[in-house]
Amino acid sequence: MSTPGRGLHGRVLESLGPAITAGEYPPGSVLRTDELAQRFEVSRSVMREAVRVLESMHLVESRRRVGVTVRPANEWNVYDPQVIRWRLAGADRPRQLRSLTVLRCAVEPVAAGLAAKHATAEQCAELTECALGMVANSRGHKLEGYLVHDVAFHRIVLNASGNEMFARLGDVVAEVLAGRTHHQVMFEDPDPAAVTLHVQVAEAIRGGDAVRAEELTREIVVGALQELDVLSPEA
Amino acid sequence: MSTPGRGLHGRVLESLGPAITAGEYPPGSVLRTDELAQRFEVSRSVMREAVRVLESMHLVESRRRVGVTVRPANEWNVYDPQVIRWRLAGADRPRQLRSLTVLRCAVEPVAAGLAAKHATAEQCAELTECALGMVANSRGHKLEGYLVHDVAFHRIVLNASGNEMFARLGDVVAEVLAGRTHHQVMFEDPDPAAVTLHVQVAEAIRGGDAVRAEELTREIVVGALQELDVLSPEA
DNA sequence: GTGACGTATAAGTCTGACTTTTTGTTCCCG
DNA sequence: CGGGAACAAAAAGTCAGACTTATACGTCAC
Repeated sequence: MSTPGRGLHGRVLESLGPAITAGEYPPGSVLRTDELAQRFEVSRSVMREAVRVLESMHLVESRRRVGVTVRPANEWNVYDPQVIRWRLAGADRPRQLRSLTVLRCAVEPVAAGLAAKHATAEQCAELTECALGMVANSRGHKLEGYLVHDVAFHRIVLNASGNEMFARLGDVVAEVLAGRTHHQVMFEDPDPAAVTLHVQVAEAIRGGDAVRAEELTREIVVGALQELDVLSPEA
Repeated sequence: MSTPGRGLHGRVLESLGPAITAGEYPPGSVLRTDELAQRFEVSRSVMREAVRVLESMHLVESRRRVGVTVRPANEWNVYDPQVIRWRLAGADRPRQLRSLTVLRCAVEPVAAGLAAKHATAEQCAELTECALGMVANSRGHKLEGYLVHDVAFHRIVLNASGNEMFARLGDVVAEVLAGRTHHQVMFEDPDPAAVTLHVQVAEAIRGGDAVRAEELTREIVVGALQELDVLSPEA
C-alpha cells in the first residue's frame, strides 16, 4: 500500500514524521540535526536528507544558528499523501477522517458529474463491474472484498472526471475508506442503501446523466459523513 | 511571494523542478546524481538533498544501480504548492489554470456554505471589508489593488469554513487569481457582476444563510471558469 | 532458451574538516 | 543608564573522499 521506509532516511522519516504530525513536538519546538542523528543512529548526511523532506512538507523549518523548528499545523502540506497517512495513523484520526470526508463531499459529486460527460466506454464497464463487486460482497461480513471494490469505484470516477486534481484525490479517498473499514466499528455489513446508490451512480454515468450522477454521489458521500458523525460525536 | 531558493539545494530545485514539471525530461528519463551535481556545480550531498525533495513530491524516483528516473505526470503530488507554482510558470499554464479552477468550482461553494455557519464576527467584518475593497478597486484599472482584496476574500472564506483541507487551498486560489491577473489578457476592469456577487456572498455569510452563500459562490467561480474558457479555447 | 553466476555501476552511507550565517552578549561611548 | 557596534559562539550549510550495498545486465555453461 504505502512505501515502507526506503533507505535509511526513509526509516527516520517513518518515525519522525508521525511524531511531529501527532503533535509530539509542539509548534516552535527546536530540534538539532546532530542530536537527531545521534538519536536515530544515522549519519548527519542521512539526517539532513530527512530534514529536507520534512521541510518540503512544511512540517519544519530549518534555520541557521537556531535549528530545525516545528511549524504550526496550519502550515503543513496536508494534501501530501504521506502526511495524510501519518495523521491518520495518529491520535486525532477522527478529526482528520472528518475533514477529509467533508472534502469528499465537495469534490466527488462534481467529479461524478464530469465523469458522466467524459467517461470512456471502458471506464463505464469497469465502473459497473465494481458496483457489482460491491453488491456481491455486501452481505456476509466480506468487508475486505467490499472495500477493494469500493475504493476502485471511487478511483475510477475521479479518474473519469478528466480533471487531474480530482484524479489525484484517489489515494486520499482510498485512505479514508480503508481507515473507516479497519479502524471504525464496522463489524456489520455495509449500508444497503449505499450499495444501491453506487449501482445507480454507475448507471447514471453510463447514461451520461450528469446531474443525476452528481446528486446520487452527493447522497453517498453525505451519508458517509453522517455515518462518521454517529460513530464519533463532534460539533 | 514564494520562497526564493534558500540554500544551495533550494536553488538547484528552483531550476530542476520547473524543468521536470515542464516535461523537459519525459517520464522514464534517467538522471544521474553525479552528473547533475556537476551540471549545477554543487557537491553530491547538496544534489542528493535536492533529489530527496523531488522524490518526496513524487516527481522522480531514485533507485540503486539505475539512477533518478522521472515519474509520469499522473503520479506527481500536484497539490504541493511548490509543484503548483512550477507548473503555473511553465508552458501548459492554461490547462493547469483550468483544472485548478474546476477544483475551485467544487470546493469553494461548499466552503462558503460552511463559512455561513461557522464564521466568527471578526471574520465577517474582514469579509465585508475585503468586498468593499474590491468595489473600490473595480474601476480605473486598479487591478493590483483589486487582486489583493480578491485573494484575501477567498482566503477568509476558506479559513472560515472551519475545514483545514479547505483552508489549505487558500494558497492555490491565490496563485490562480494572481496568474489570471498577471498572465491572462486582463487589461479591462473586472466583471461588475463578479464584484456584486462578492458583496452578496459577504452578506449571506454574515447573515448565516448557507444555501445562499453556497449558490452565490458557485456563480462566482463558475463565472471564472467560463471566463477562462473564453480566453483559451479548449474542450 | 534458460538458468546461475559474476561484474560493473550508480546510489547509499559515513566521516571529518571547513564555511557561513545569525543570535546573543559584551563592552564602549553618549 | 541606555543604545549601538564589535565580537564570539552555535548551529546549519557545504564540500571532498572513501567505502558499502544493491541490482541490472551480460556471460557462460547446460
